[in-house]
Amino acid sequence: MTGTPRRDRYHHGDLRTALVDTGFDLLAESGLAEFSVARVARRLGVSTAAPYRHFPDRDHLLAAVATRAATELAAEVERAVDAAGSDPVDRFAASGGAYVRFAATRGAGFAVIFAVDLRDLRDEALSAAGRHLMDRLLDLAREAIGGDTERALWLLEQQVALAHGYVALLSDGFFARPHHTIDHLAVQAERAARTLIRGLEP
Amino acid sequence: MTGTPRRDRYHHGDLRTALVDTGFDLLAESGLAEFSVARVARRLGVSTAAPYRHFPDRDHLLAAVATRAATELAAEVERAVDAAGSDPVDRFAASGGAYVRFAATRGAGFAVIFAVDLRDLRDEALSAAGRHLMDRLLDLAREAIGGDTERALWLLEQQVALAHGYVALLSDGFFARPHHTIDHLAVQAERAARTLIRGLEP
DNA sequence: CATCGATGTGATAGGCCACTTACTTTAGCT
DNA sequence: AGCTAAAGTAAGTGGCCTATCACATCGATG
Repeated sequence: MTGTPRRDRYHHGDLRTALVDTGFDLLAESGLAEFSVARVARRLGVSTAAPYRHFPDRDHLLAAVATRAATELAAEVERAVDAAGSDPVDRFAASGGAYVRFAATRGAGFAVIFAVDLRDLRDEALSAAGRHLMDRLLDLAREAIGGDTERALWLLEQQVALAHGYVALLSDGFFARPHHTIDHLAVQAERAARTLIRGLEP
Repeated sequence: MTGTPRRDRYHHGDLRTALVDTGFDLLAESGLAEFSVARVARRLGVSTAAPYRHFPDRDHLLAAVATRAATELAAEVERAVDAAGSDPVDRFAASGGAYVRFAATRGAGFAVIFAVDLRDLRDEALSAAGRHLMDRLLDLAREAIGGDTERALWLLEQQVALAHGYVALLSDGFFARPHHTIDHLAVQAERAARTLIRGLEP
């Protein structure tokens, strides 16, 4: 995913972007507990002071990573929805599948989008990306059940909770059995979406 | 919850239990990131070395906390199921509500039950408590849908994922709107369980 | 009542981290 | 070509953590 330009020159060229990329990777691989500015720098072969030329502190770097994650997630949802055709239920189910797939593959790199620590930061780019994503998902939910915003909100909430739950369980090693591949989880999420819609009282 | 015996004597009396209690509280309040042996000790007004008389290292203390959490969770599920009467769907829904309620109130104190770091520990008490809990929940799911283990597993998985998701969202501050009280979440979980059962193909 | 083992203490070693400061390199503009 | 400012570095500071060690206290047992 992340290119490995590695240092042959004194200056990096685009360290800011590289920090966000590598931070995202690190988060996805090892979780928030293992995330540190120093580690990101070391992985890039750069001094631990270098990141502070581009971000005032750890949380601002994290916010940039989160914004990137939110944007990427929105793009993947859109791609899946497009591929799903025109049936609104199919489209909503696809968005759920994509959401879970992203969450499962990116782990903490996904969870950080909503991290409360970053909320205090009032980072405009991050909150805009988050709002945009949720608005789009809510539209899809509304179309899937025929316009009722109240129930669409409920449905979306279940879907989002489910996705976060899968990340949690996955990163906790709850799914030890090999048949719980990421594709399998995504399929289960789509199935859950359909089941919820079907089970909703008319 | 936790009694506050505080020190007036040199010896504590029952430090081991107090460490587990306080560790659990700390986890519930502040999450795993804020958890440290030193903090637990300080909160108890005891030296930072004292815990090591009772636990060889941090992870063993965490495992004890997790075991206590699993046992407590199982008890609360049982209580809720008993109170729900005899209809199997009501009973399963109640177990889901209790599960979510516990998860939402205890936060990381719940999540730690499944923490992967502790899995390497092969702590017999912890894994037994976890197994016992899941077996019971699976029974309830099976009864709710009439005996089909395959679908019961699926249902349980959704329920568990949902609960973990609610914790994640809650602790991430996703539910900023005040109507998302813990009771509300528990009710939503029960509703989700019923909706999933109703939506399951026959 | 004396002692011994369990339990608690203070001090300390060693690790990782966030972040700062003074200095160095180099790209890009004039 | 020469200058400046952006972007990098090495070397700290101070903080918090885990874990250990020698020593202090005290309850229980003989």
